Order: sequence, then C-alpha cells, then structure tokens
Amino acid sequence: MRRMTARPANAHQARLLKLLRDGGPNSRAQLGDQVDLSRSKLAVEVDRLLETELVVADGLAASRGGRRSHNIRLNPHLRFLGVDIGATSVDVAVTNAELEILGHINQPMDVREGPVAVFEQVLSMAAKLKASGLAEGFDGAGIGVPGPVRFPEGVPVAPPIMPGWDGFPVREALSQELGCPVMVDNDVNLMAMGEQHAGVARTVADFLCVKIGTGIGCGIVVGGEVYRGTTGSAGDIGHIQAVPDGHPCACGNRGCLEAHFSGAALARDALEAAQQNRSPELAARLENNGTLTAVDVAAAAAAGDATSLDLIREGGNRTGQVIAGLVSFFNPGLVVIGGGVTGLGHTLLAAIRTQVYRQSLPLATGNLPIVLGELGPTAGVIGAARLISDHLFSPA
Amino acid sequence: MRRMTARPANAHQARLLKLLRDGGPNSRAQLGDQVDLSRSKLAVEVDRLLETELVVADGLAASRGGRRSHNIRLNPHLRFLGVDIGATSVDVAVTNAELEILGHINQPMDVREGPVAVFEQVLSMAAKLKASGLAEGFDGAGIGVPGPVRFPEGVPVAPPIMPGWDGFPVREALSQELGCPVMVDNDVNLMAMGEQHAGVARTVADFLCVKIGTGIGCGIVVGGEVYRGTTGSAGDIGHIQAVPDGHPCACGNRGCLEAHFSGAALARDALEAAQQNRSPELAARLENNGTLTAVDVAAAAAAGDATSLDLIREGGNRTGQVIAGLVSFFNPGLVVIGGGVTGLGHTLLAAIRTQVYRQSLPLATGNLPIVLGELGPTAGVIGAARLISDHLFSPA
DNA sequence: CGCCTTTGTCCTGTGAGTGGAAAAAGTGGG
DNA sequence: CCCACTTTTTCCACTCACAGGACAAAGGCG
Repeated sequence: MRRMTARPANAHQARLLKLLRDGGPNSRAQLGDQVDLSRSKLAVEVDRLLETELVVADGLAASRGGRRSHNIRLNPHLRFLGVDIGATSVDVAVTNAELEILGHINQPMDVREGPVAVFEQVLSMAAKLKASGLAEGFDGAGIGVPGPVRFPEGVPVAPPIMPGWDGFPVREALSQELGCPVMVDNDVNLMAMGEQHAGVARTVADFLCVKIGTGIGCGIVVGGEVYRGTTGSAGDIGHIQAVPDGHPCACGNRGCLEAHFSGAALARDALEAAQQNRSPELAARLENNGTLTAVDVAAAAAAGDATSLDLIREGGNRTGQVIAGLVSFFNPGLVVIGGGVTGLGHTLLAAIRTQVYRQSLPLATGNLPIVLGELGPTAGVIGAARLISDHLFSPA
Repeated sequence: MRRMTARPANAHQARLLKLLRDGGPNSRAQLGDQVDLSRSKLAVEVDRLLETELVVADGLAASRGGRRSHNIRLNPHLRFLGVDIGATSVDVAVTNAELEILGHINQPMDVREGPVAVFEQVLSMAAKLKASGLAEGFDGAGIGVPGPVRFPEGVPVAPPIMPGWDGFPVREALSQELGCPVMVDNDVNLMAMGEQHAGVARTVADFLCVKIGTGIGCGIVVGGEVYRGTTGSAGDIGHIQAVPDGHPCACGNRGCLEAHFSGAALARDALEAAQQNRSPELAARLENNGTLTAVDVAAAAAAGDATSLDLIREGGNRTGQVIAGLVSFFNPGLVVIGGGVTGLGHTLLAAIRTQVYRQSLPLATGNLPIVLGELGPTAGVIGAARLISDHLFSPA
C-alpha cells in the first residue's frame, strides 16, 4: 500500500482527526456533538478528509432513535512506529492510527554502543514487525531516548548516559531510513504522554510522571502539554541532591538521587548486601545468575527478604523526599510512578507516599493521588506513537 | 470622568490593546507591522476601539519618509490600581493604562489583623492617591496576597500566614468597594508578572521568580504565562525541606527552607547572635532599636560585620540548594531573586549562584542567568496592574 | 402503514477579511 | 516653487468561510 502523506489542511480537520484517534470510530453526528461546527461545515471537512484517505467510511452506526448514520474512522491501514530506547533495552511497537498496539517487541541492548549500532537493531526489529504482517510500511515514527533532546531538531544534547549520541541527528537519520516523518523526545516525556493518552492521567491537565529505571527522570505536563524546559532538560531530577554528602555520582557531585536510588544503584546495593551476607535470598540469586538487578531485588522482596525490603523502603524514602519538594513547587493534580522498578510495587509506592504526604503542605497533597503507571512497558511506545500522531494530525 | 467599561470585542482588538499597553503610543502603520492584518481590517478595528474610547487619537507620529501618520494611544484617563499585600506591609499604586506608576504608597501593616482591617487601610490608601489628583476613579484593580489563591474566584485558600483570610471573598469584596473589576493572585506571581512586564524577564518565556521576604515563594512562568498549579499553591517552596532534621517550622515539619532562611528566620538568628555577643554590630543595633530585622542584618553586613555576612551566606547556600533542585527540574531560562531581602544584595546572590552552578547539571545551568529583580518594591504593584489589564484587555 | 426522530445534503444569505486602486499627505531635489 | 517619489489612509469590489434553514433520506415505533 502507498503510505499516507496527507496532513490536515486546517485546525478543524486536525481536531477531527484527534477526536477519531482518541475516541475511535464515530458518526458524523457524534463528531458534530463534540466540535461546535455547523453540520454543513462538518460535512465538508469530513468529505475532504475522506478524499485524503486519512479517514474512511466504516459502515453504519447504531441508531440513536432515527436514521442510522454512517461511521467514520481513521484509515485502518495507517501505521505508526513507537520506539522507546532505554539504557539497557529497546522497545519497538506498531500501532494503528488509534494508537492501539498491534505488535510489540522488547530486546536487551546497551545505549552506550552508540547510535549506529542501536539504530541497526531498531530497524531490524521494525523489519521483523513488518515481516509478521502487521504493517507494510510506517506513516510516522516516534522515538524516545534516555536523555535530554533539543526537541525541535530531534537531536540529543549532552546525554550523560549516552556517550556518542551527543548531537547525532536522530530525527534526520531515522526519517531517512524509515522513509516517514519522525519525532524524537526524551523517554520520560513519552511515558508521560503514554499515561496521558491511555493510562492513569487521562483526565488530568497538570501532572508529574516519575520514571525510575536505570536512571531517574520526571515528565512534566502543564495544561495537557509536555513541558520540556529551555534547553530540553526539564525533568532531569536524577541529579537533585537527596542526601547531603551522600554517595558519589557519575555527574561529579555527591548525594544525587540517582546515586542513591535507581535501577543501577539498587543493583549495586543488592550486590553489596549479597556479598556481605546480609541477605541469603540475594546471595542465592547472585550465585545463580552471576549478577544482580532490580528484578532480583523485587523478587527477593516479594519472597519476604528483609534486606531487599529495606533497600526498597530506603530508596522510596529518598525518592519521596525529592518528589515532596517537587509537589510543593509544582502542585500537580497527579503523580505517576513508572519505569523498570514498578516491579517493586506497593512497598515502593507506600514509602514514596509517606514521605510526600508528610513533607508537603496539605493544600498541595490534599487531593493528590500518587499512583503507579497503568501501562507498564507499553507507556513509552504508546507515548511515542502519540507524539508522532500529534505532529501528523496538526495542520502542516 | 465616567469610568471605562468597554472591553475588546474580539481577539484582534485585544491584541491591539496589549500592543499599545506594552509599546506605548503607536501609529496605525506601526501597529500594522506587528499584527498581520490587512490595512483595511486594521483600520476597522482601530475605529471601533476609538468609538469605545478605550484608545484615543494622539497627534501625528514622526514621518517615516512619507505621509505622517496619526498616533493612537490608550486612553490617558484610564487608571489601574495595583495592591500588593505583604506579610508586614502594603503597597498601593496607581498606574495609567500603559502600566506606568503614577503614584505609589507603602505602609507597614500586619496581615494577621485580618481582611477587614487590611482592606480598610488599602481603601484609605487608594483614597489618598485619588485625593492627590492622580485618579478620579479606577478602571480595574489587581491585588496580591501573601498566600495561595483559588485564582478563578479570587479567594485565598488555607493561607498559613494569613489566619482569618481563608475563604474570604477578596475579589468580590474589593470589587464592590472600588466599583471596578478586580483580580486576585498570589503576591509572588504578581512579582513575576511585574518583572516580566517591565523588569529583567521581558524576553524570557520560562523563568522562576524567587521572592524572599517574610516567607519564601516562587513564581513560575511557563511559556509566558504564570503557572498556578492544580489548587493554586504552585511555587510554595518555603516548606521544601532544606535541612534534614533542621529547625522546627510553623508548618509542623522540621528543616523547611523558610525556617532556615527568610526575613523572619534571619531576624531570629540575628537576635540570637546579638544576645550571644557574637556580633557587636548587631548588638549595638538591638540596643538602639529594641528589635532586629533583615534590614539590620543587611546594614551590618554592609558595614563588614562577619556574623551577618555568615548568616547571609549560610542562608544563600540553603536557598541555592533548593533552587538548584528546582533548576534541574524546571530548566528555566532565567532565575530572578527578589523580595525584601534583596537588600542583602550581592553576598546573597553570590551564595545562591555558587550552589546552583555547582549542584545542577551544565546543560541546565550553562546559559542560566541568576539575577536580582530590577523593580524592587514596585514589581508587585506593576504585576498587579498587569494582571487586571490582561483581564480587561481580553475579549469579554 | 403513518408519524416521529435523526441524519445527511443542498442552497442561499451574511459577514469577515483580502488586496488593489486611488486619494491624501508628506519628503527632498532641481 | 514644482515635481517625482514614499508612505499612510481610505474606499471598494471580490472571495471565502460558515451558519442555518429547507428538504430529502432512512430508520424506529405504535
């Protein structure tokens, strides 16, 4: 199939496309209820969208008491590629225009191998998804990288954990390879967009999305829009000082949150505990696997290992302390916790909640839910698809 | 004179009014250069504005090489009232429609006397400004209060340092008394708007404005707009923990920034230093005045008093530490320091800068100016005038 | 089968806005 | 002082988007 290249010609069409994306198939009449346009105008715009083949007719809708209306839906052949590059693994997924995941692959990988090697892998994963018949091509791709991005250009800037990526024209290169429009963003921002689109943050205008993986970052949503800061590094909370004169951090300071709690820090602490024989559970796992990761700590904690539980609680406290400060400052309507360590589950969440509710003022915490992300590993790829669809469903 | 009641009829008129407010008198042609409207359309809208008397003709403009154009300006009889209620004093000022201060009064006062007493004083100050011939009446008033505000209703919510104000219908009441539209906001937000309108932040879209007075607060500007948070308490950074297990704070926690550095904390520490004879300079001032305030510390520091300098440096360090966290999180393009303690001047600023530049990552601090506010005590009232003018110069 | 409701199409009127032409009001040089 | 050139302002005709009503189509329901 020929790939779609059309874009909405005006704000009305853009609005309609987003309604169809977020609400699925809809009749003209239902659309009319949502957009405050005259029926004639609406009909004209829908007809034009049909001409572009961005939307197609889709049979009859259920009757609402009178004549049945014809349904309209986004072209079911549209395909978006969502790519979420983490520090230690890549997620690649195909979605339809409604951002439903049709196929999803996850593979371990190390970003430090550099952009060329990583893209090779991403492209082969995309090819595998194509080969399985899910897509004949892609109409757009969103891609998340674990570091700050100069958003308009789609280029990573000074990413601490991604040596070799600084200034690499990710957007440009991938657009070339895939032959479709590409948008690049920080992985944390994409997670926030994912949870906003299909997860717990659907109805909240201002919220924070804290991702605890190999590092720690925070997506900031203001008025429904991701806020990226002046240089694209907003939300980089991993290097906020959590412990005065604490552990040394790769950034050169001491006591950074990330140095005290993150996937990497947790693995390090777990290893130490195992070697010092403070936790038989962890020691056994070390014996078995040769290494320890956050997953081992989660499993050990689930098995009741006291040391692991302590590690999680301690980390949750630190994180909660930092989040408490952010809550006072930002006064969000919701805080979402996500990322690799969500496996730590309720123990972690309880520790965070305790700190936040204790340290922030009641006015800010009074009605503040602090919850785990709903989408798990799919948040990033859904957010990536959302990113590119927002772009493509805007007037050119 | 009859007060103006007209409002712009559409977005174009609103745009024009704001251009005239921010750029002063302008010719039709100059306006045309800025608004991307056809000459005919522009002429129509200007004529309508002239009819409403919101703008008036104002003689001929300088020639730009051809026919001289007629100048247009906002009605010079328009008057806004800017009120900035602090914890210990009130500022009231009259501005014209271009937000230039025509008269400004400051009087000591204690917010804790409650809204009724404070308003009595504000109204008498406003009356005094009227009596001096600066205004015959007010076309709008902006008012800042030192605590969180439910913005749409203009009502303080759970203000910690303003007992008796919780839920008091400030907007409603003042509007009644003054007979003009009123908008209410947090004093820190108004300071941010003031610096944005006429101060150091004129060209920056995203910035923080930290006000250190009796308490500590932070105005947050995102994309040129003040961000107020879900419940209106955004920027309430005084109760972020700055020192683990530090001084007890009125809020019930320990180690809050405000408990370690603020006008009140500084006065307390100075008193202690004087009584313990650690500072002859401060002791002498205590002897003279019977009390000590931040002003005394500033004066003593200026005179070279080592203890006072230490207090300021210590406080600046604490504040800088918190700001460093906010900078990492928010990645602003500018940080403005203002409020009562700006008298502490460069010593304070240097301490803050040191902490921020040391603790935040280079990407966020690389091009980040940290400066003192330019407007001093007028920032609040200018911001207040700006608030109400933004409201009145928007389509009804 | 007839009446009612809802949906979709058509058509015309209106008002906003554009862009060109021309008039008005300057400047500056010969 | 006159003339060529510029800029500003007004005027006017034309376009275009859009609303909203009339009407046809299609279905539900008694």
